[in-house]
Amino acid sequence: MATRNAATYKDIQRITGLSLATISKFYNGGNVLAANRGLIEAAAESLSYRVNANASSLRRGTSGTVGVLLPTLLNAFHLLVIVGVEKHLREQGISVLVSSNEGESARGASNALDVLLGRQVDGIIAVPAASDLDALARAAESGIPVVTIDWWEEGLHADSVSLDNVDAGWVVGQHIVDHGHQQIGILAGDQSISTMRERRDGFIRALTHNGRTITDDLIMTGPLTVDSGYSNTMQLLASHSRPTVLFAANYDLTVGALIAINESGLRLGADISMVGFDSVELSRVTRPNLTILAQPIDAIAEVAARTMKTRIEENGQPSSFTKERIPGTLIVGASVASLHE
Amino acid sequence: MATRNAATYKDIQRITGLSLATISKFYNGGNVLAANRGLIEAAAESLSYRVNANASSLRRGTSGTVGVLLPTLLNAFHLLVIVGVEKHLREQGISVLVSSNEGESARGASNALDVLLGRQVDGIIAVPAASDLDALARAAESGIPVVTIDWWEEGLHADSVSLDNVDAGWVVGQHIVDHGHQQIGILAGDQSISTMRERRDGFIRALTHNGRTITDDLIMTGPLTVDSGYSNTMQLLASHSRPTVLFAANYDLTVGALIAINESGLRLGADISMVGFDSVELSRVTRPNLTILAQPIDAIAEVAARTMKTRIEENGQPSSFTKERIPGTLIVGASVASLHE
DNA sequence: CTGTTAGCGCCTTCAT
DNA sequence: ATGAAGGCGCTAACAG
Repeated sequence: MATRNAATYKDIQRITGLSLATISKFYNGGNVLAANRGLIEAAAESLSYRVNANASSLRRGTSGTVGVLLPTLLNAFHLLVIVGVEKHLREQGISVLVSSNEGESARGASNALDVLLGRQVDGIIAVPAASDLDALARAAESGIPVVTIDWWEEGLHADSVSLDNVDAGWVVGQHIVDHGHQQIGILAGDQSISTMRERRDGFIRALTHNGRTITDDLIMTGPLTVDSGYSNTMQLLASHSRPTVLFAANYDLTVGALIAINESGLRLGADISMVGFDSVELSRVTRPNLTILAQPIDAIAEVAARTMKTRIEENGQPSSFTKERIPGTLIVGASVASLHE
Repeated sequence: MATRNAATYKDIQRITGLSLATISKFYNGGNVLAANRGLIEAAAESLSYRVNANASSLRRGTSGTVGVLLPTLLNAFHLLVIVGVEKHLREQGISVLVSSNEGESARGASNALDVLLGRQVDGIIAVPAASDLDALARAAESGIPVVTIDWWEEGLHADSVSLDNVDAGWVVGQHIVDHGHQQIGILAGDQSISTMRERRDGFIRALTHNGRTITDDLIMTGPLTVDSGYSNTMQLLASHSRPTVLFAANYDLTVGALIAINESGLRLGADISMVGFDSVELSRVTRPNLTILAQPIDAIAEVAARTMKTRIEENGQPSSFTKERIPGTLIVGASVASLHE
């Protein structure tokens, strides 16, 4: 059997004798006689008919599609959020088109964002990627709703939803202080990203609030990669003022730190204490269990989806943008030794 | 500024004075005078024009879009493959629409697959999900190309690409035998999934080939979840004929097994040996490093993308389907004790 | 409640 | 090399 051409209203019309308008009304919630509804349903069933969303989009001028812009460097957290967003949007009848910039040649005429816009997405959900910022800003200013997940950028015409990073940093700092640590290090990551600045700020604020100080040589920065986390940790461990505990403020940094600790032959929660980020699974697999700050993945996804839906329905340039901050959860393992008594 | 309506050929026509046909040719590789090319480019630039992919799809009858069908239970491996597929397809000018069945009410008129088909995807890439099988089979038979990743189903009109599971099982079995183990257990997972049957078969074949036997009570089956891996492992550890080594044949089972081992206070690679699956990061984070069978994620993604592209271009019911099997890699840590001497 | 009509933006003959 | 015209499948007035 050759590739069968999809059925159209015309085919249903041929079978039922009804007009195209009536059939359209049937599919769009208009008033149609019960008898005719039955006819259409039967015809559609026999043809395995499905409304052509492209044609519908063209006519309506809106596609019922949202684009997700992925960064080059992504981790499991981002992917889970995307899946969550898709789930919540699908419940609203909105589909998700995914596009990343990975392997993009800078010269390539069409970047990921252009692809999405060309497909007439009704909105864009963007995950961190500094390189997309300019194009994203232009799109946002032209009136298409943009929601950023996990980051925000001053001046960008977009809503953002993410973990309450300042609070998360604070909670971790407090936890560490409560265990009596004095020499405290942090893998703070890339400080050009709002997310990482906020986590660091909350953390340091908790320390100073409790009378602790943290010297600059114990605040390690660098890219958000496993390698960077590894080398930062190695450096801290070899440091003259070696900390008794360290906080890895991102998933990749956490993995890197754990590897460094393992390779150094140090016992987690005994020779060196640590708090990690993001990976619930990791925290249960290490010995002893790693204490981590876990993100509310589904809540973030849900809020992002809802925000996007609202913006699409408003259909006008909003006067202000929201910054939703959702609290995280400290999952306490046994990787932070108590130095009391 | 209100939501600006996107520019169209008409706008370019107004500026350049050229006909719609010429403009279309410009965008579709036809012959256009250099002077006119310049005019169009300038106009497009000033309007930030982008071809409306929906209108184009409608007219052409092909959308340049591939749908990805996600299962309810997914893990990091699946997501990484999807991202890889997107990357390779984008290089071919094909976009990726994602749809999952998570949170789907069975009564819901439109399942994930219908959504994709309604959007006129040119093909479907499906990741395991027994529940979609019927609908998928119907779609495949109606002529739309289907490529399954990580699994295959007898009789389904689809190509498949995945790890060489039999070989993977064999390699792990051989590794274990080489270390002198006699009492060997396996978390074989859901045996209704081809993937898991193949891994088990290859594994057992390696054992018997080397004169080992494995009794049924050491072959644990169950759903592909962390919980199942955990309870299976607990059961094995409590067993009368407790194995000296176990093989977790999937990512989630691996995580579950590690947690069970940790909670039991056993030392990995000393009190109990183990080989896991999939997670390169996990393997580096455990103490000692976990020996795992790693999948060639990018190769799988690339082959899947290429296969899909080929099928779309063929545009006809193929007479036979391919089963691509890509070899994995055993990453050797120190979680398998040597029982020799 | 149903039908007629006129496009949405683009591509594709067919002329010129 | 360019232009004129028709239509992809659907929806939104507007009549009836």
